[in-house]
Formats: sequence, structure tokens, C-alpha cells
Amino acid sequence: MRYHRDDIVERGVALLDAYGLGDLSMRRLAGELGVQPSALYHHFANKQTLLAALADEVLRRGARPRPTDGWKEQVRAICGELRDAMLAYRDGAELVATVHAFGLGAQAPGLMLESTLVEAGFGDELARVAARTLLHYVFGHTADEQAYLQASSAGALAGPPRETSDFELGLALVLDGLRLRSHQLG
Amino acid sequence: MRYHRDDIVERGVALLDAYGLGDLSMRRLAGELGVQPSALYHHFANKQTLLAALADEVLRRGARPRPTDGWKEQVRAICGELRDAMLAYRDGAELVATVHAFGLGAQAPGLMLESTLVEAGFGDELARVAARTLLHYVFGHTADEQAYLQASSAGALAGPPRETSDFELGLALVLDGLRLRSHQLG
DNA sequence: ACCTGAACACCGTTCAAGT
DNA sequence: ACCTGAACACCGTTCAAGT
Repeated sequence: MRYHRDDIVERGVALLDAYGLGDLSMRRLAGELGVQPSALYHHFANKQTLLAALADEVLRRGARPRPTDGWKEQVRAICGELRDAMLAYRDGAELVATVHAFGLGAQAPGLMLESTLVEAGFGDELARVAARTLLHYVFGHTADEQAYLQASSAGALAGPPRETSDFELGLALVLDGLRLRSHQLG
Repeated sequence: MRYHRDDIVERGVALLDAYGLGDLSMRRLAGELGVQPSALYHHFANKQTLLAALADEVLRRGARPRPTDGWKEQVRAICGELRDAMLAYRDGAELVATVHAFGLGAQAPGLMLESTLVEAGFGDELARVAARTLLHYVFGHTADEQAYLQASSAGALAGPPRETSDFELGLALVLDGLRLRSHQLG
């Protein structure tokens, strides 16, 4: 059997969701495709590149149309979409955050946040720093949340359930900080 | 040669700083100590537990006395100390953030932030969420910053240098968000 | 209490060679 | 263009046995 890059990405995402990031090895993915491990290196330079493609696919599948009202609503929509996209697949948050840290993928949400803030009239430096701050928040919160959700569904409940509204509250803290610095904007 | 737990932690931190987290294997640490890999399992149940001990040691070494003025200064001091402690060792931010996500160590900074905010009069829920938000920010920002610093010092400079003051600016965003919710406090 | 020796079940990656 | 087969240099962890 012969595959294209997209077939491998699709199987990779399915494998991620079924067994988790820790069990997503080049050898296992190759085995699942009925192919030698070395065959994967015809399509991807290395595992990091493959993971970047998986992360981008997870984000692509979670894409939603965005509102056209104010910057706060747009920022909330981008962050909410990012969170939902990552929560939709097992270990999705860890995968996307790791790939973003690599610098090899998962760039879209950060770029959208930054341009949204620039277009809202914030200075370039503030827009860049605020976009990174929001991104770190969403990655960190969602990874925590997903670890908790997955531990719970595995039957290893280890504490009181955190409310989903926590996400909105933490986000509101940063948004209020931004709003305080927008007195001169429309 | 026979070792105690503390000897292994000390060598582990030295190995981390010399070769990075990716090259910190149980086998390599054992080799460095002149001992069989299996010997380490007499002192630590598994690699995660060992990494948790290393993270706590890195944080312990970075501990500083804290100011007694307002909650903003205390929060800034805790976050700054955390950042400095992680930056002091190669891959320190990645190690501490990973261990914190495990839930096996690196709990002190989060607990200090939360109790600082509770004592400042913020409600329990807000204090908990704000502490986590601040922690995610410091972990994310510092991991990014350290990746950049380490790439630069390896000669692989790949973009314009980010300023250290970025850290203070992102932190100020969250602190302003908190301040906005403290009108009824002293 | 602390360690050895050997094994089990894996990894990512490279590379000549095949079709 | 895409894959095989074989190899290289590793992993974390377990466990009976030694001192």
C-alpha cells in the first residue's frame, strides 16, 4: 500500500486520539499503516515535523467563523476556538503547546490574536506581548483542564472538579488588563 | 560507590545543566555516577519522580526572601523569583513546567501566589484562578524566553531579540486585571 | 540498605537497495 | 515517488541475586 502525506496525518490524528501522545511513536504509526518505520521519513523529515503537521490538522478541524464586533469578542472567540480545538482530541493541548514551543507549527492562533489587537489600535509591542500572554494562558489552562478531564474519565479522580467557567474568568483578567490600557482607543 | 538520594539529585541537576533535559536519561545519569541504571530505582520509583525532585531542587536553589509590602509587590516577587530560578539552569523552565503538569512537584510557587491573594482579601475562587493564570504565564513566557536564549547562545539566532521587559509587561496585564477587581479591598 | 547483571519491550533515525 | 530490510545507538523498567 502507498500513502500520501495527508493519509499519514489522518492516521496520526486518529492514533493520537486513541492512544495518546505518549504512545504515538513513528514505529507504531508505521505499524498501523502496514509500512516500515523508515517509509515515514519519505514524507516527513523527522518526528517533530510530523507532530507539527498533526497539530496544524487538529487546529484546522477546530476552525470556526469569527465575529465582526469588538476586539474583546474577537479575542474571546479566538481563544475559545483554540481551547475547543485542543480539547477535541486526546492530549490535543499538550501536542499543540509542544509544537508551538518547537516553533514548527501551531502559529495561526497567535498571529490572529496579534493582528486583532493591532487592528484594534494597540501598539505593536503591547499587541505582541498581550497575544503571547493570552496564548500562554490558553495553552496552560487547557492542558491542565484536559489532564484533569482525562484522569477523571480514566477513573482516577483525584480532587474536586474544576469548573469550565474558570477559563472565562482567567481570560477576563487579561482582557481587563488590556481594556485598562485602551482608554485612548475607540 | 554508594549514594544517597541527595547525591543523585545533585548530579542530576548538574547533568541537566550540562546536557539539557533531552539528554537526561536514567541510563546516562547512572553512567555518570558509575552505577547500573537499576540502582537508581532503589532511590526513585521512576523517572517522573526523579524529575520532580530535580525541579524542586532547582526552585529551592532559587529561593529568595520576600517583601512585606503590598500584594502586587509580593506577587511580582514570587513570579520574578520563579522565572530567575528556572532561567538559572539549562531547560529549567521546561523541567519545572513539566513536573508541575505531572502534579508531582513544583507546587510551592502556585501555593504561595494563591495564599498571597487570599490574604490580600480576594475571594477564594478568584485567588485560585488568578494564581493559576499567573503561573501559566510565568511558565509559558520563561520557557519561550529560555528556548530563545539557548538557541542564541548555540549560535542559531533566528529572529530579533526579545526584551526582558516583556516579562514585566505581560505580568502587569494580569496584575491590572486583578487590581480592577480589588476596589473593595484595602 | 544499596547495588549488579541480565533481560524485556521498546525508541528515532539512517541508508543502501528495490519497484 | 515510495517503500523494504537491516542496522545503529539508544530508551525506561523489572527482578532475581548478591554484599
